[in-house]
Amino acid sequence: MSEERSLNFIEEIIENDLNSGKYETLVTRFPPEPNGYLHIGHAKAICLSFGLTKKYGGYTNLRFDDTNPVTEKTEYVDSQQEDIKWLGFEWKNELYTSDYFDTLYDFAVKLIEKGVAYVDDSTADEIAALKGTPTEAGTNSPFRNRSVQENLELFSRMKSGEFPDGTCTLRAKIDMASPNMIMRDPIIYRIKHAEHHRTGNKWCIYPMYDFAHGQSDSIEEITHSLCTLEYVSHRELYDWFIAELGIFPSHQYEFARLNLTYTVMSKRKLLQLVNENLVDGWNDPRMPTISGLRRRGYTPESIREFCDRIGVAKRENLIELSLLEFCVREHLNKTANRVMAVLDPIKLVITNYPEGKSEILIGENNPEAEDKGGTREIPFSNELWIEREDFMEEPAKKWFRLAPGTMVRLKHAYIVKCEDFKKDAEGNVTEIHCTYIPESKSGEDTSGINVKGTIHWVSTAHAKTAEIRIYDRLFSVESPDSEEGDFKDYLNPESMKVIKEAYIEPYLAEANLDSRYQFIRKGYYCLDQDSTAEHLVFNQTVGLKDAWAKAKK
RNA sequence: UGCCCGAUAGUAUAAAGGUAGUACAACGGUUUUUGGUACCGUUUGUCUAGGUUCGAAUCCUGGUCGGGCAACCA
Repeated sequence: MSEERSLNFIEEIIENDLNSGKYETLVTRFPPEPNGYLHIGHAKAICLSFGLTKKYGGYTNLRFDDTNPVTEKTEYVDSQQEDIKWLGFEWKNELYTSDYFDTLYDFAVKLIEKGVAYVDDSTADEIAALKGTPTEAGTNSPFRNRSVQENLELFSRMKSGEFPDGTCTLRAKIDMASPNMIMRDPIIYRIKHAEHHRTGNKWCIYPMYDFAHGQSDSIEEITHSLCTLEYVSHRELYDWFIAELGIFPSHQYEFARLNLTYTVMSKRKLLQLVNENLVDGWNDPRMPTISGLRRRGYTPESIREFCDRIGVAKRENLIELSLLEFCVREHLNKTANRVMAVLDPIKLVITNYPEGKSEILIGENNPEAEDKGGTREIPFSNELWIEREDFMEEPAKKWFRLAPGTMVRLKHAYIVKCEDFKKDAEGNVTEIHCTYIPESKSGEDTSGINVKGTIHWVSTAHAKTAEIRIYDRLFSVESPDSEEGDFKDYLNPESMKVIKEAYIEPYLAEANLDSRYQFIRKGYYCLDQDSTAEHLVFNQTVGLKDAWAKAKK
């Protein structure tokens, strides 16, 4: 824990603020809008804001930024809470921007009284037209100089529902010529006769993001308000409202959002994939959502480790998926029990092992765990399933596995020698015949034989069947966002492969949704939610590194 | 064309004017009853041109490139 690690720029700011006595207690917040499921990009923000108060003391609030009733749903509130908890973080207070609607309304009245806010009857198009462009100043609205009294009255009537949607807005009176477009008399309240997921029909006017976020931070006395780079230009407004209102000076700091290769991260695009049934919902194991990663078999530890390793900076980035995969392999390698499963079976018959006989072998569950993960019983007999790819009629160079005349170790069992094999009319190998060496039993081997290859197997008489789903990257290009045309054109058609009937060792019958396994020589797997007692379904979280497959190329 | 960010190996991220380091990736090797893991090693980098300085990735100036900003979204 105490290893020397350099601080990121936000930690530097915080240490300075804490050391200088500017703040005694660090307070951060995570402020999602409940309009979708959380994804790995949110995980970065969560790990940052919650991680900081874990490191420096203080606390983090969870605040649902629910100022737009037409996009927000309780379903999303629930899923977002579940995902944050699953990631391993606890918030101090569960809050909603909608909790502050009364206060925010009073803030707006205060600005009107100060003469720095006015009701504008212009249409959306008119407001846009008068906004100017980045290179040309905007023009003042004809309603900009209404009296305080008139504004007060109009704003009150907006609140009481006298006007239909879109007829007028409340705007801050700042500077229509500001080089920062955000400062050109931003709209701070709009009329929306819509039911809110929490306040119901109490309100028909709702504050805009800019008029809600900073003030909410201030109300909660958030010391360091962290958000992504696209809000940089909003900071000037954030500070302006706090100054005009004379409220607690929260400060906003921006960092670069996470981009990951071979996927998309925007909620809008993820929603499209869901709505167009291009994936199996928000928690499809190929989705970069927290719930998707969870279903895929990722662990909270591995995601936190990933967020730790990618760092925090202000530079745009595109992180390689291989780092995420490394993190989950690293964690699962230490924690997942090893088991045997044959995904593409071919029969192996041991001709000198008595037919009908079976014995129970003892297998170590995890050589990487401190206690070796305990042991389990594995039934063995004269007929086994092995992986089709573990036999080659004409062996390649440096082939360690089965071929006519070669010997391999059956994991946890005996050394066998390939004596013969059978083919069908099409020339496909259908059966492999071996003899075993009785004195080579795992753990009590006195044969003196050393073999290079060890393969996994399952006894045909004892095997259970399972469906296995193997996933690959969702998109076939590194950055679907920056390709020409529609991002959906770049979906990887082979992102999911289903093996209807694989053979697994009987031990796996006790798998539950929380267990993670390493299928020896294959990868890491977990039970899918679609699984039933009669029909087991496993998801591949990530494959093992495969130096042999690489060497073949 | 305005304003605001940013630029360090393939990808990220450090070095607070003083040895350009770490991780992932790639490549090679050792160990191995997983062609896994572990361990060892190799390749590859300061956008550019000036300036300040004994000394610049770092400070200054110009340029180049990338990103953001003109929703009654957040």
